Amino acid sequence: MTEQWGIAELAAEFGVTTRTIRFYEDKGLISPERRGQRRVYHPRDKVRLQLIMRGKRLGFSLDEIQAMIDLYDADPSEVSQLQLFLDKLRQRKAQLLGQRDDIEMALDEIDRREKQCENLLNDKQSEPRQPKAGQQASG
DNA sequence: ATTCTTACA
DNA sequence: TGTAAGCA
Repeated sequence: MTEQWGIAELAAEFGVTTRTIRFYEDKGLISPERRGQRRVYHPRDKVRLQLIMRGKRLGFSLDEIQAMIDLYDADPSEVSQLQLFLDKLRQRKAQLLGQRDDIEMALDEIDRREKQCENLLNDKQSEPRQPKAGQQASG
């Protein structure tokens, strides 16, 4: 059958371990068929895995991904699904933009401190024994 | 050989 | 998520 697979096949296809797939199931993101103890995955499970991987790439939490998947599963029109996704995308974008600003500010300050340290070091190397006036008696 | 559950890192 | 134990 080309419409149902074992956990090993699915793991290989998505480039994850079987542990990861079971982990997502534990979190409620997927619910494969059960034949006795064995898990049997269908096309809809692949779709979910695809959604999970995409969400992970974009930096969404498993909880957020689950929320989106639940809608994908519930609303056939896919409207609410797209609406939530769009909302999440905007939130994520804003978050990333904010982080980028923080990183740029940190890098700018690092540049300033770096130069400051270099100058201080050069000064100390130029005039070895003349730090401050009032304590150069030790000699 | 593989998968499954459970538990710990 | 990785790793490992003990089953089926």
